[in-house]
Amino acid sequence: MDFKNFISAHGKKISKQKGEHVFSQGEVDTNLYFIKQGLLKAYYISDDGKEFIKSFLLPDSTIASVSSFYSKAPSPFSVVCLEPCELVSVSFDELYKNSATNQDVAMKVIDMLLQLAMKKERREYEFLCLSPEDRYRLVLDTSPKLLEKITQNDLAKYLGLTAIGLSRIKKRVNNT
Amino acid sequence: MDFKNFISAHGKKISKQKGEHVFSQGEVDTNLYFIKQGLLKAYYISDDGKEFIKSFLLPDSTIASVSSFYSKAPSPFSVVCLEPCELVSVSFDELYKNSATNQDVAMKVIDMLLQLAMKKERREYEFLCLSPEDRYRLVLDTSPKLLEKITQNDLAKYLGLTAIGLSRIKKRVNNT
DNA sequence: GCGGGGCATTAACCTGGGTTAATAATATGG
DNA sequence: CCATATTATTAACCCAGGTTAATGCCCCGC
Repeated sequence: MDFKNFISAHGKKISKQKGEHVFSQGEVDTNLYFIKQGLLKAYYISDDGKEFIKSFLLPDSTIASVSSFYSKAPSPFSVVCLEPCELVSVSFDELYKNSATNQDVAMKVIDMLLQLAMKKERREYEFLCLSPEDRYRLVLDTSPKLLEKITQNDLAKYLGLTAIGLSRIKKRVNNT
Repeated sequence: MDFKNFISAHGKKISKQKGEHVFSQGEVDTNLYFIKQGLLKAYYISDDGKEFIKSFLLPDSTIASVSSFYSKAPSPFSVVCLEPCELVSVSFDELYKNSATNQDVAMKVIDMLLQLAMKKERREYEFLCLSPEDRYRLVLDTSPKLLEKITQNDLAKYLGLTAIGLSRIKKRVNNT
Protein backbone atom coordinates (compact mmCIF):
# COMPACT_ATOMS: atom_id res chain seq x y z
CA MET A 1 0.00 0.00 0.00
CA ASP A 2 1.66 3.21 -1.04
CA PHE A 3 1.19 6.60 0.59
CA LYS A 4 -1.74 7.71 -1.55
CA ASN A 5 -3.56 4.50 -0.77
CA PHE A 6 -2.75 4.91 2.89
CA ILE A 7 -4.34 8.36 2.90
CA SER A 8 -7.38 7.06 0.99
CA ALA A 9 -7.80 4.21 3.43
CA HIS A 10 -7.14 6.08 6.67
CA GLY A 11 -7.71 9.73 5.91
CA LYS A 12 -10.86 11.50 7.08
CA LYS A 13 -12.37 14.35 5.13
CA ILE A 14 -13.15 17.43 7.18
CA SER A 15 -15.10 20.56 6.24
CA LYS A 16 -14.93 23.66 8.39
CA GLN A 17 -16.35 27.15 8.26
CA LYS A 18 -14.48 30.41 8.68
CA GLY A 19 -13.65 30.92 12.33
CA GLU A 20 -13.74 27.22 13.24
CA HIS A 21 -10.68 25.64 14.80
CA VAL A 22 -8.89 22.54 13.55
CA PHE A 23 -7.23 22.21 16.92
CA SER A 24 -6.57 24.55 19.83
CA GLN A 25 -3.67 25.54 22.02
CA GLY A 26 -3.70 23.40 25.13
CA GLU A 27 -5.37 20.38 23.48
CA VAL A 28 -3.58 17.18 22.52
CA ASP A 29 -4.10 16.55 18.82
CA THR A 30 -1.94 13.88 17.21
CA ASN A 31 -3.33 14.24 13.71
CA LEU A 32 -1.61 15.40 10.57
CA TYR A 33 -3.77 17.59 8.35
CA PHE A 34 -3.56 18.04 4.59
CA ILE A 35 -5.11 21.29 3.36
CA LYS A 36 -7.21 20.64 0.27
CA GLN A 37 -9.05 23.92 0.02
CA GLY A 38 -9.15 27.24 1.82
CA LEU A 39 -6.85 29.27 4.06
CA LEU A 40 -5.93 28.76 7.70
CA LYS A 41 -3.54 30.25 10.20
CA ALA A 42 -1.54 28.65 12.99
CA TYR A 43 -1.12 30.97 15.96
CA TYR A 44 -0.09 31.32 19.60
CA ILE A 45 -1.87 33.31 22.29
CA SER A 46 0.41 34.55 25.05
CA ASP A 47 -0.49 34.69 28.74
CA ASP A 48 -1.49 38.33 28.36
CA GLY A 49 -3.75 37.57 25.41
CA LYS A 50 -1.55 38.69 22.54
CA GLU A 51 -1.70 36.71 19.31
CA PHE A 52 1.35 35.68 17.28
CA ILE A 53 1.01 33.95 13.92
CA LYS A 54 3.44 31.15 13.16
CA SER A 55 2.21 30.37 9.64
CA PHE A 56 -0.53 30.63 7.07
CA LEU A 57 -1.71 27.43 5.40
CA LEU A 58 -2.71 27.26 1.75
CA PRO A 59 -3.90 24.27 -0.30
CA ASP A 60 -1.25 21.52 -0.69
CA SER A 61 0.37 22.31 2.61
CA THR A 62 0.24 20.28 5.80
CA ILE A 63 0.04 21.02 9.49
CA ALA A 64 0.49 19.04 12.67
CA SER A 65 1.48 19.75 16.20
CA VAL A 66 4.70 17.76 16.22
CA SER A 67 5.17 18.14 19.97
CA SER A 68 1.61 16.89 20.54
CA PHE A 69 2.30 13.80 18.49
CA TYR A 70 5.79 13.18 19.80
CA SER A 71 5.26 13.70 23.51
CA LYS A 72 1.45 13.49 23.68
CA ALA A 73 1.67 17.01 25.11
CA PRO A 74 -0.94 19.76 24.65
CA SER A 75 -0.34 21.66 21.44
CA PRO A 76 1.39 24.99 22.05
CA PHE A 77 -0.54 26.61 19.20
CA SER A 78 -3.97 26.67 17.51
CA VAL A 79 -5.08 26.35 13.92
CA VAL A 80 -8.16 28.28 12.73
CA CYS A 81 -9.91 28.65 9.37
CA LEU A 82 -9.81 32.11 7.77
CA GLU A 83 -12.34 31.01 5.17
CA PRO A 84 -14.35 27.82 4.48
CA CYS A 85 -11.86 24.92 4.34
CA GLU A 86 -11.58 21.30 3.22
CA LEU A 87 -8.94 19.16 4.91
CA VAL A 88 -7.99 15.53 5.22
CA SER A 89 -6.78 14.31 8.57
CA VAL A 90 -4.63 11.29 9.27
CA SER A 91 -3.63 9.96 12.65
CA PHE A 92 0.09 10.63 12.97
CA ASP A 93 0.34 7.60 15.28
CA GLU A 94 -1.08 5.38 12.56
CA LEU A 95 1.14 6.99 9.96
CA TYR A 96 4.17 6.49 12.20
CA LYS A 97 3.30 2.86 12.89
CA ASN A 98 2.67 2.24 9.23
CA SER A 99 6.07 3.72 8.40
CA ALA A 100 7.64 0.95 10.45
CA THR A 101 6.48 -1.66 7.93
CA ASN A 102 5.72 0.32 4.78
CA GLN A 103 8.74 1.67 2.90
CA ASP A 104 6.88 4.02 0.62
CA VAL A 105 5.05 5.60 3.55
CA ALA A 106 8.29 5.97 5.53
CA MET A 107 10.03 7.72 2.62
CA LYS A 108 7.08 10.04 2.18
CA VAL A 109 7.15 10.91 5.88
CA ILE A 110 10.90 11.57 5.66
CA ASP A 111 10.30 13.83 2.69
CA MET A 112 7.58 15.81 4.44
CA LEU A 113 9.75 16.24 7.54
CA LEU A 114 12.72 17.38 5.44
CA GLN A 115 10.51 20.01 3.86
CA LEU A 116 9.20 21.08 7.27
CA ALA A 117 12.78 21.33 8.56
CA MET A 118 13.76 23.57 5.63
CA LYS A 119 10.70 25.75 6.07
CA LYS A 120 11.44 26.24 9.76
CA GLU A 121 15.09 26.89 9.07
CA ARG A 122 14.17 29.66 6.64
CA ARG A 123 11.86 31.18 9.22
CA GLU A 124 14.60 31.06 11.85
CA TYR A 125 16.93 32.78 9.38
CA GLU A 126 14.36 35.50 8.74
CA PHE A 127 13.95 36.32 12.43
CA LEU A 128 17.64 36.05 13.26
CA CYS A 129 19.19 37.80 10.28
CA LEU A 130 16.57 40.11 8.76
CA SER A 131 15.09 43.38 9.99
CA PRO A 132 11.28 43.71 10.13
CA GLU A 133 11.45 45.75 6.91
CA ASP A 134 13.48 43.04 5.15
CA ARG A 135 11.02 40.38 6.30
CA TYR A 136 8.19 42.43 4.84
CA ARG A 137 10.03 42.86 1.53
CA LEU A 138 10.64 39.11 1.42
CA VAL A 139 6.94 38.35 1.85
CA LEU A 140 6.10 40.88 -0.89
CA ASP A 141 8.42 38.97 -3.23
CA THR A 142 7.55 35.41 -2.33
CA SER A 143 3.85 35.45 -1.42
CA PRO A 144 1.90 38.14 -3.29
CA LYS A 145 -1.16 35.90 -3.60
CA LEU A 146 -1.25 35.28 0.13
CA LEU A 147 -1.10 39.02 0.82
CA GLU A 148 -4.33 39.50 -1.11
CA LYS A 149 -6.16 37.17 1.24
CA ILE A 150 -5.03 38.10 4.73
CA THR A 151 -5.52 41.21 6.85
CA GLN A 152 -2.68 43.65 7.51
CA ASN A 153 -3.13 42.88 11.19
CA ASP A 154 -2.52 39.16 10.60
CA LEU A 155 0.47 39.85 8.34
CA ALA A 156 1.96 42.07 11.06
CA LYS A 157 1.56 39.32 13.66
CA TYR A 158 3.21 36.84 11.31
CA LEU A 159 6.16 39.19 10.79
CA GLY A 160 6.59 39.81 14.52
CA LEU A 161 5.21 43.36 14.45
CA THR A 162 2.12 45.39 15.34
CA ALA A 163 -0.27 46.71 12.69
CA ILE A 164 1.02 50.23 13.38
CA GLY A 165 4.61 49.14 12.90
CA LEU A 166 3.71 47.39 9.64
CA SER A 167 1.86 50.47 8.44
CA ARG A 168 5.00 52.58 8.99
CA ILE A 169 7.15 50.04 7.16
CA LYS A 170 4.72 49.88 4.23
CA LYS A 171 4.79 53.65 3.98
CA ARG A 172 8.59 53.63 3.96
CA VAL A 173 8.87 50.77 1.44
CA ASN A 174 6.28 52.24 -0.94
CA ASN A 175 8.08 55.58 -0.98
CA THR A 176 11.29 53.97 -2.19
CA MET B 1 21.55 -3.83 9.52
CA ASP B 2 20.22 -1.49 12.14
CA PHE B 3 21.06 2.17 12.49
CA LYS B 4 24.05 1.71 14.80
CA ASN B 5 25.55 -0.81 12.42
CA PHE B 6 24.89 1.51 9.53
CA ILE B 7 26.84 4.29 11.25
CA SER B 8 29.66 1.88 12.12
CA ALA B 9 29.86 0.67 8.55
CA HIS B 10 29.49 4.00 6.78
CA GLY B 11 30.43 6.66 9.30
CA LYS B 12 33.77 8.46 9.11
CA LYS B 13 35.52 9.70 12.23
CA ILE B 14 36.67 13.30 12.02
CA SER B 15 38.91 15.26 14.39
CA LYS B 16 39.14 19.02 14.17
CA GLN B 17 40.92 21.79 16.03
CA LYS B 18 39.43 24.97 17.41
CA GLY B 19 38.74 27.39 14.58
CA GLU B 20 38.45 24.69 11.90
CA HIS B 21 35.28 24.45 9.84
CA VAL B 22 33.16 21.36 9.34
CA PHE B 23 31.56 23.00 6.32
CA SER B 24 31.23 26.55 5.10
CA GLN B 25 28.53 28.83 3.80
CA GLY B 26 28.41 28.62 0.02
CA GLU B 27 29.72 25.04 -0.15
CA VAL B 28 27.56 22.01 -0.95
CA ASP B 29 27.90 19.49 1.89
CA THR B 30 25.43 16.63 1.94
CA ASN B 31 26.75 14.97 5.07
CA LEU B 32 25.08 14.49 8.41
CA TYR B 33 27.40 15.00 11.38
CA PHE B 34 27.13 13.44 14.84
CA ILE B 35 28.96 15.43 17.53
CA LYS B 36 30.92 13.07 19.79
CA GLN B 37 33.09 15.54 21.64
CA GLY B 38 33.58 19.28 21.81
CA LEU B 39 31.56 22.40 21.01
CA LEU B 40 30.70 23.94 17.67
CA LYS B 41 28.54 26.75 16.36
CA ALA B 42 26.45 27.01 13.20
CA TYR B 43 26.36 30.57 11.87
CA TYR B 44 25.49 32.86 8.99
CA ILE B 45 27.54 35.77 7.66
CA SER B 46 25.48 38.48 6.01
CA ASP B 47 26.48 40.39 2.88
CA ASP B 48 27.87 43.20 5.05
CA GLY B 49 29.93 40.80 7.14
CA LYS B 50 27.77 40.48 10.26
CA GLU B 51 27.66 37.11 11.98
CA PHE B 52 24.44 35.49 13.26
CA ILE B 53 24.52 32.26 15.23
CA LYS B 54 21.78 29.74 14.50
CA SER B 55 22.82 27.14 17.06
CA PHE B 56 25.49 25.75 19.34
CA LEU B 57 26.29 22.05 19.08
CA LEU B 58 27.18 19.92 22.08
CA PRO B 59 27.99 16.19 22.24
CA ASP B 60 25.06 13.93 21.25
CA SER B 61 23.63 16.47 18.86
CA THR B 62 23.63 16.37 15.08
CA ILE B 63 23.99 18.90 12.29
CA ALA B 64 23.45 18.90 8.56
CA SER B 65 22.61 21.44 5.93
CA VAL B 66 19.22 20.08 4.99
CA SER B 67 18.89 22.40 1.99
CA SER B 68 22.30 21.27 0.76
CA PHE B 69 21.25 17.65 0.94
CA TYR B 70 17.77 18.17 -0.39
CA SER B 71 18.44 20.48 -3.32
CA LYS B 72 22.21 19.99 -3.71
CA ALA B 73 22.40 23.74 -3.09
CA PRO B 74 25.28 25.55 -1.36
CA SER B 75 24.79 25.57 2.39
CA PRO B 76 23.42 28.90 3.65
CA PHE B 77 25.44 28.59 6.87
CA SER B 78 28.82 27.44 8.23
CA VAL B 79 29.78 25.18 11.12
CA VAL B 80 32.99 25.91 13.04
CA CYS B 81 34.68 24.29 16.05
CA LEU B 82 34.89 26.43 19.20
CA GLU B 83 37.24 23.89 20.81
CA PRO B 84 38.87 20.61 19.68
CA CYS B 85 36.09 18.34 18.36
CA GLU B 86 35.40 14.73 17.47
CA LEU B 87 32.60 14.03 15.00
CA VAL B 88 31.30 11.21 12.87
CA SER B 89 30.05 12.03 9.41
CA VAL B 90 27.63 10.04 7.30
CA SER B 91 26.57 10.75 3.76
CA PHE B 92 22.95 11.88 3.94
CA ASP B 93 22.46 10.54 0.42
CA GLU B 94 23.57 7.09 1.54
CA LEU B 95 21.45 7.34 4.66
CA TYR B 96 18.46 8.38 2.59
CA LYS B 97 18.97 5.57 0.06
CA ASN B 98 19.42 3.07 2.87
CA SER B 99 16.18 4.26 4.44
CA ALA B 100 14.40 3.13 1.30
CA THR B 101 15.21 -0.51 2.08
CA ASN B 102 16.06 -0.54 5.77
CA GLN B 103 13.16 -0.06 8.15
CA ASP B 104 15.19 0.59 11.28
CA VAL B 105 17.25 3.26 9.51
CA ALA B 106 14.12 4.91 8.13
CA MET B 107 12.49 5.08 11.57
CA LYS B 108 15.65 6.52 13.07
CA VAL B 109 15.78 9.19 10.36
CA ILE B 110 12.12 10.01 11.00
CA ASP B 111 12.87 10.33 14.71
CA MET B 112 15.83 12.65 14.15
CA LEU B 113 13.80 14.83 11.77
CA LEU B 114 10.90 15.02 14.25
CA GLN B 115 13.33 16.22 16.91
CA LEU B 116 14.85 18.75 14.50
CA ALA B 117 11.35 20.00 13.64
CA MET B 118 10.52 20.49 17.33
CA LYS B 119 13.79 22.25 17.99
CA LYS B 120 13.25 24.64 15.12
CA GLU B 121 9.64 25.20 16.15
CA ARG B 122 10.78 26.22 19.65
CA ARG B 123 13.31 28.61 18.14
CA GLU B 124 10.64 30.15 15.89
CA TYR B 125 8.43 30.57 18.97
CA GLU B 126 11.25 32.29 20.87
CA PHE B 127 11.83 34.84 18.12
CA LEU B 128 8.16 35.43 17.37
CA CYS B 129 6.72 35.54 20.87
CA LEU B 130 9.52 36.45 23.29
CA SER B 131 11.37 39.71 23.89
CA PRO B 132 15.18 39.65 23.82
CA GLU B 133 15.14 39.74 27.64
CA ASP B 134 12.78 36.74 27.80
CA ARG B 135 14.99 34.82 25.36
CA TYR B 136 17.98 35.51 27.61
CA ARG B 137 16.09 34.36 30.72
CA LEU B 138 15.08 31.17 28.89
CA VAL B 139 18.69 30.37 28.00
CA LEU B 140 19.72 31.01 31.64
CA ASP B 141 17.16 28.41 32.72
CA THR B 142 17.70 25.78 30.09
CA SER B 143 21.40 25.91 29.20
CA PRO B 144 23.56 27.03 32.14
CA LYS B 145 26.38 24.66 31.16
CA LEU B 146 26.51 26.05 27.65
CA LEU B 147 26.76 29.59 28.99
CA GLU B 148 29.97 28.67 30.80
CA LYS B 149 31.62 27.72 27.53
CA ILE B 150 30.68 30.43 25.06
CA THR B 151 31.52 34.12 24.85
CA GLN B 152 28.97 36.81 25.60
CA ASN B 153 29.43 38.02 22.06
CA ASP B 154 28.45 34.61 20.66
CA LEU B 155 25.49 34.35 23.04
CA ALA B 156 24.30 37.79 21.91
CA LYS B 157 24.50 36.74 18.24
CA TYR B 158 22.53 33.60 19.03
CA LEU B 159 19.83 35.63 20.78
CA GLY B 160 19.56 38.12 17.93
CA LEU B 161 21.29 40.97 19.80
CA THR B 162 24.60 42.86 19.99
CA ALA B 163 27.05 42.34 22.85
CA ILE B 164 26.15 45.82 24.14
CA GLY B 165 22.45 45.01 24.09
CA LEU B 166 23.06 41.75 25.92
CA SER B 167 25.19 43.54 28.52
CA ARG B 168 22.33 45.94 29.25
CA ILE B 169 19.86 43.06 29.53
CA LYS B 170 22.17 41.15 31.88
CA LYS B 171 22.48 44.25 34.06
CA ARG B 172 18.70 44.60 34.17
CA VAL B 173 18.05 40.90 34.84
CA ASN B 174 20.71 40.65 37.56
CA ASN B 175 19.28 43.67 39.36
CA THR B 176 15.88 42.03 39.69
C1' DG C 1 -30.39 49.66 3.46
C1' DC C 2 -28.34 50.90 7.59
C1' DG C 3 -25.83 50.52 11.87
C1' DG C 4 -22.08 48.61 13.91
C1' DG C 5 -17.94 46.14 13.65
C1' DG C 6 -13.71 45.42 11.24
C1' DC C 7 -9.80 47.24 9.02
C1' DA C 8 -6.02 50.47 8.08
C1' DT C 9 -3.55 54.55 8.98
C1' DT C 10 -1.64 58.37 11.61
C1' DA C 11 -0.10 61.21 15.72
C1' DA C 12 2.21 61.71 20.03
C1' DC C 13 4.91 59.78 23.43
C1' DC C 14 8.06 56.32 25.07
C1' DT C 15 11.49 52.62 25.36
C1' DG C 16 14.74 49.09 24.16
C1' DG C 17 18.41 48.14 21.57
C1' DG C 18 21.85 49.62 17.52
C1' DT C 19 25.98 52.23 16.68
C1' DT C 20 30.29 54.34 17.81
C1' DA C 21 33.83 55.03 20.97
C1' DA C 22 36.24 54.38 25.15
C1' DT C 23 37.92 51.78 29.09
C1' DA C 24 39.46 48.05 31.86
C1' DA C 25 40.22 43.29 32.87
C1' DT C 26 41.54 38.81 31.33
C1' DA C 27 43.49 35.43 28.35
C1' DT C 28 46.66 33.89 24.93
C1' DG C 29 50.72 33.19 22.30
C1' DG C 30 55.44 34.03 21.45
C1' DC D 1 56.87 36.83 31.45
C1' DC D 2 55.15 40.36 28.64
C1' DA D 3 52.82 42.40 24.80
C1' DT D 4 48.87 42.05 22.31
C1' DA D 5 44.44 40.43 21.39
C1' DT D 6 40.16 39.25 23.21
C1' DT D 7 36.35 39.97 26.05
C1' DA D 8 32.96 42.58 28.59
C1' DT D 9 30.92 46.74 30.05
C1' DT D 10 29.49 51.54 29.88
C1' DA D 11 28.37 56.22 27.94
C1' DA D 12 26.23 59.13 24.61
C1' DC D 13 23.41 59.61 20.79
C1' DC D 14 19.94 57.89 17.78
C1' DC D 15 16.10 55.45 15.75
C1' DA D 16 12.62 51.87 14.85
C1' DG D 17 8.83 50.07 16.55
C1' DG D 18 5.45 49.53 20.84
C1' DT D 19 1.57 51.69 23.08
C1' DT D 20 -2.48 54.48 23.40
C1' DA D 21 -5.84 57.09 21.16
C1' DA D 22 -8.21 58.95 17.34
C1' DT D 23 -10.09 59.01 12.68
C1' DG D 24 -12.08 57.47 8.48
C1' DC D 25 -13.36 54.02 5.17
C1' DC D 26 -15.22 49.61 4.05
C1' DC D 27 -17.59 45.39 4.89
C1' DC D 28 -20.88 42.48 7.03
C1' DG D 29 -24.95 41.00 9.26
C1' DC D 30 -29.54 41.95 10.54
